[in-house]
Amino acid sequence: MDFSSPNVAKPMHVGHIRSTGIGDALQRVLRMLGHRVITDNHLGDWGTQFGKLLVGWKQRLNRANLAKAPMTELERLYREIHFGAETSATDLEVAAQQIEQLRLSHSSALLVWEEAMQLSSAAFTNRFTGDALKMLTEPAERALGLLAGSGLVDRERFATEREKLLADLASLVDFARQANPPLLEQARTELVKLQSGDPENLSIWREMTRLSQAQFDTIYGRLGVRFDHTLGESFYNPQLGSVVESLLARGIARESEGAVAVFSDGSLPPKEDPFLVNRDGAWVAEPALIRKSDGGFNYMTTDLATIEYRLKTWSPDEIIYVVDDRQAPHFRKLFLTFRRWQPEAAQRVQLRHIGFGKILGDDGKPYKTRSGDTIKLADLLDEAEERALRVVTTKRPELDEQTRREIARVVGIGAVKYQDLLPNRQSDYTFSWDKMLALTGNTAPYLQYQFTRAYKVTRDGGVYDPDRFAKVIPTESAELALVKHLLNFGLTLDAVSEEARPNYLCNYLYELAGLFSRFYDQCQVLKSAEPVRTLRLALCDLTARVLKQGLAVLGIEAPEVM
RNA sequence: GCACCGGUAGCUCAAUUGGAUAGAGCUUCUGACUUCGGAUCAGAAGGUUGCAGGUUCGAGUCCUGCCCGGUGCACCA
Repeated sequence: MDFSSPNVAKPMHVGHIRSTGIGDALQRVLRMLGHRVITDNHLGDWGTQFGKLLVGWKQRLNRANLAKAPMTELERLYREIHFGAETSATDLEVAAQQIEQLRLSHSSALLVWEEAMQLSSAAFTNRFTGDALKMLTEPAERALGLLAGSGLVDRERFATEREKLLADLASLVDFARQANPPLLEQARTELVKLQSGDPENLSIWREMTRLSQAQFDTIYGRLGVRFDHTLGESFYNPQLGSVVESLLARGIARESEGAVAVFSDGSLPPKEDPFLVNRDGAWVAEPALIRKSDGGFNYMTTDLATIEYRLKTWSPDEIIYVVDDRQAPHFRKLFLTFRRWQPEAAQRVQLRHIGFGKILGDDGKPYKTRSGDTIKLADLLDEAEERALRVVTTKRPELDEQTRREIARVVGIGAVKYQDLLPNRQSDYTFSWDKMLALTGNTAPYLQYQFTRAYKVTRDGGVYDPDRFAKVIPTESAELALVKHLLNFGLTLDAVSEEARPNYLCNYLYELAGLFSRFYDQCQVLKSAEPVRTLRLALCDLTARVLKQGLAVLGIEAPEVM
């Protein structure tokens, strides 16, 4: 199973919970059903981005920031060089002029506000696009955030913020304008040096990887996710040349416009052929590139080498990729190419892409902060625990702080994971703190609470005799409904594994919790006479165990006390 | 333009893959507590499953054509 796969030198963000959570839940279900599972975190630790990162590291690195928040600093370096490299010379001139005008203009707190708004206005949108625009608007948005957060309009402070912001922007734009050779060229050079084994670049790359791994360890620790292997893209680097040679030798790939590419073999009708795309009524080639015209390799090549390695090393019956739905065309090409390349090996393995949709904010657009930043996973988990702590404190003020914090950790992390697993994975879903932490409805806290109730009864009720339990026939409708549902646990797990849909299990558990709650409400357990007492105690025990185990295979803990 | 994924109650989502009267939560209204921990339970209200055809004993689910939304369409992953 291949899932999570974050990029080195970037903070893990909210999007990673999908691949990580769904992948981890599926591998746990498969293991529980008796499959032998190998998990492999295919880190993005070797790609074009390192060219820009190396330029940034060598020329713009702030050691103090790196020590404080390494991922933030690495991200900043990448964004700065990316901005400088991808913005045209004329646009850089325009940016420099506009910044200079802003510096000369009179500033009041109100004007700072207006100027900040202008920075993100349509005027800029027309001139700059994508990351380049963000590069300029983010500091402005941050200034805005400070203004809003201060409560008062502190004129002094914002004049200072403004100066600093404009100075930073001007310095960056100047740096980009004066770069010689241009930044894009520098980045390419650094990348080629890295890929050909330059000792200095390799050592910087190792340092960036090391810093990233520390971040990954922390986050995976909090999420309770472990991998059997972490073989990143760099691991396959030595094989890439021979992969391309082999594909060329077998006539599967050929040279095209200086690159090496795999084209359609015509075995599929055009509509189903991922190597063809229709442009204005004509089917034209949409090849898979395995070597760029500059000699570099891309992720298709790495992915082919990865399949080959996995088959050789582990002989799996199946390789499952839990990756964003947008990459579906890539995986179709990858699987088809591999089948043509190594037909005998391909017959012994099923290759599956398990896709999923996006996480949206309540504005219906991809979930971001108010200022448009991507949300860092670490921050998200912090906030989940804080919010859960507030709820726990309201409900259980008598518990000591350490206990409340531990409950909040389990509830908060569980809520985030559960919300992500609950919707059909293919559709997008809307992120909502209020909904995921709600105490009623289909949420982790509700399931966890029902577990604590069932568990409490078994603790108070003591051991029961399974033989006696087996001889009592349930009579109450609430008992019968609960018994019948308990029996479906195994069928549900089968359905989850067959369709790779953890939400089936979520719905099963929610139904179980509801049926238990009805039963608990309508049927006295401990005060009932035997043999009914044993029957009901056993039902509580079974419910608690299924809830706990069900949550566990979703990667969610069940606290004994809430 | 072409392909893929969606469109289900006012809102957010289910529907174990072709089975019986399409289910939950939120919201609104009405009930149940000297409780086995009420972070609970019961009831009411809310639907032409985007539209139009078709296949079938039976369609939210499969087929065809439209409409709307999202995504993707060689040298980023």
